[in-house]
Amino acid sequence: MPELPEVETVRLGLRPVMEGAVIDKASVRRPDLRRPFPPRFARRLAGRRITHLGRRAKYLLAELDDGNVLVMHLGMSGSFRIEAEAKDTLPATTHHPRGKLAAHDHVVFDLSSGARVIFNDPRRFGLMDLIPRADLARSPLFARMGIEPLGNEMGGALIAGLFKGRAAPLKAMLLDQTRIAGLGNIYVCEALWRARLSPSRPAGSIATGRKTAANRADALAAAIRDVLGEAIAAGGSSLRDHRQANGDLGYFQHRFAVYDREGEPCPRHDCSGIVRRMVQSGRSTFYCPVCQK
DNA sequence: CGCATCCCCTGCCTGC
DNA sequence: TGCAGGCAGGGGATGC
Repeated sequence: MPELPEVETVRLGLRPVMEGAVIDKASVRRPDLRRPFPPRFARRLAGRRITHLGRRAKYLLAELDDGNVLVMHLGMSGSFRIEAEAKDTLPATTHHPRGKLAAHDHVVFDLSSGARVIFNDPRRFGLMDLIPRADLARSPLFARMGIEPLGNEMGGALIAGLFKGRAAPLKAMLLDQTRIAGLGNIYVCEALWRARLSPSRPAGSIATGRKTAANRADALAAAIRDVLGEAIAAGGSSLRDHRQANGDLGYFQHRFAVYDREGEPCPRHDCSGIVRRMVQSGRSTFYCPVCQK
């Protein structure tokens, strides 16, 4: 499912029921997701208060009152749903019947707020871990992670520096989480279209030349920032299974310019191109061969 | 080191 | 209707 906007949407939805709540009980229904749960995972969560629910790139970070951080990644197909207790005042807007667990419900948190939060992940590419807050930045998951694309340091100069001298296609560089962290296949395609840049162009080529180079890097930085911001405002993109935590669908998918639109006309007003699909690094790239150079 | 390929897993859609 | 094949929003391991 999720790239940064979907993870942020999930965070905003979970925050009201998770922040400040105590995990009365946690349970895991299988030994692993992409990798095993850490030792005594469920027991170590029981009784802990969640002091803050944050995000880094595509990771959700639930800070606990014992100094640990519950790290959660949704992988390709992970999702959370919230079920309110009958006594609770939360609206019954979830799309799944209250009370019974479904296939692929792997983790259940029963919270003092009265809510039950359930993690479902059919493909099991997600992961959960428990890491001391003081070690988080140095831990393997985060040590080499790139910059936040919505952070203050993001800009044309920074992208130009990150990509300078690189021969790999721009698309591949943008998916590389050790440079910019949080973009995935959809938003890379959309950002490249907005910046009028070809996915095949050598990444370093946006940082060479004279004034046009700065323009390209600036345009790309702005496109990334804009598309992510707009997608978050729209509640993310719902292709198959992404929903906001209240069960509502995101709706940014209606505003895709190129993603999954092979054969359709390029939506740019002054362009007569037809959206094409190609495969790069084993993944589909959608682009307009006419206006993306 | 940089880059490409393959793999993990399940579900859904297409075409035969 | 069934079945095979391809594809999917992520990321890590491997090999050249």
